[in-house]
Amino acid sequence: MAGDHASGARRLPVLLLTGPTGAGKTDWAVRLAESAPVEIVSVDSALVYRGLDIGTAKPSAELRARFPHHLIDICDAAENYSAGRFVGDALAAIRGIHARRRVPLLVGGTMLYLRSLLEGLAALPEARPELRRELDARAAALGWPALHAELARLDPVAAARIAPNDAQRIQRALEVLKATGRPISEQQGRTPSPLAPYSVRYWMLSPPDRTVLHQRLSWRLEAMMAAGFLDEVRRLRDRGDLTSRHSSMRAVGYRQLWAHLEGQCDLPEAEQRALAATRQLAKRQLTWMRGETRAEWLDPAAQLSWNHDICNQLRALGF
RNA sequence: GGCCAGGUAGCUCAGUUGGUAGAGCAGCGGACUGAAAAUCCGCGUGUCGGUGGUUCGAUUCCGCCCCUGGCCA
Repeated sequence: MAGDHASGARRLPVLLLTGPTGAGKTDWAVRLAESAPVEIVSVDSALVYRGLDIGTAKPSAELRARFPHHLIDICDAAENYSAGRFVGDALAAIRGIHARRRVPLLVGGTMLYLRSLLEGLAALPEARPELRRELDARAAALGWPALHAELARLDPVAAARIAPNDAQRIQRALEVLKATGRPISEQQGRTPSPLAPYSVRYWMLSPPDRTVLHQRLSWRLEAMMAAGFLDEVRRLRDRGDLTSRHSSMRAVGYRQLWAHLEGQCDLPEAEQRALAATRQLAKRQLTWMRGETRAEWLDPAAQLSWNHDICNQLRALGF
């Protein structure tokens, strides 16, 4: 990062750390925060929701009191947070941290959010609940393949890259078409990187062996259950305004325990499904990461030397 | 001990009137532009309990053995 100059001024550093769920990102970030002037910015679509604590492995209040974390507990569980909001919120957090003469450390595994920050998002409208309701109703009657066929007439380019059963993307494409009168495929070109003004360092952390990760995920779920995960979900359900369709309640673990509370399966079954869903999440995150050329893989055994390197480099930059 | 029902993929099971087998889930690979911890696409990974027999050929038919349930003793 040293030596990066833009019109004579040194570009401010932004650090990114990602990895599959359960890889130990939070621990690495907090340890760095102990010895370097960094502030942590969460890149996580589930940590944004208040009341989702145990099942999201949210850093404790105590930890957050000692080390400032951003973009955690910023949203009610009945709201739907989004990639678009994330980009705006993350950039605001980054500017605030720099203004305090500190260094932003973005940590998390929501790869769409990270990519949106690195590559930018097209200027598309945000979700329109009334349009989505209308499309849901039509899909219930006709099936998504019929709506896909309709999309193929109106926006053949988008339809060609969306599968006939991919409800979410078909819905989004039709929503954007209705909202703007123009095909989504026309509006999704390359966008400038919101991080272009900064000097970015990007790392990925993962156990080298998938079975090691699976073992950790299994232990972690057991610990969550022992810590009262089921009661947490019951409390959220008892609010009365949340449903299994809210994105907060579709989060890994919450969805499966919710189904159990609805009587759809017994608790051991729900736990088993929750664990499988967690493994599948980690697998999808790793698929993103394998294709990422801008980041360096970290050696999980080299935490101390990474920590020292970053401290030294930041010191050299005057932090 | 006797009788009955089973033993097929990691799990739950289907199937082959004899030509070495297939679903769901799990797993693995991939896609991914305001729901992304979401949504979707692709891939069957196997001494068909063991052993002997009949047969050109047995996972399938027959004998014996082992294992798991259930019933009777």
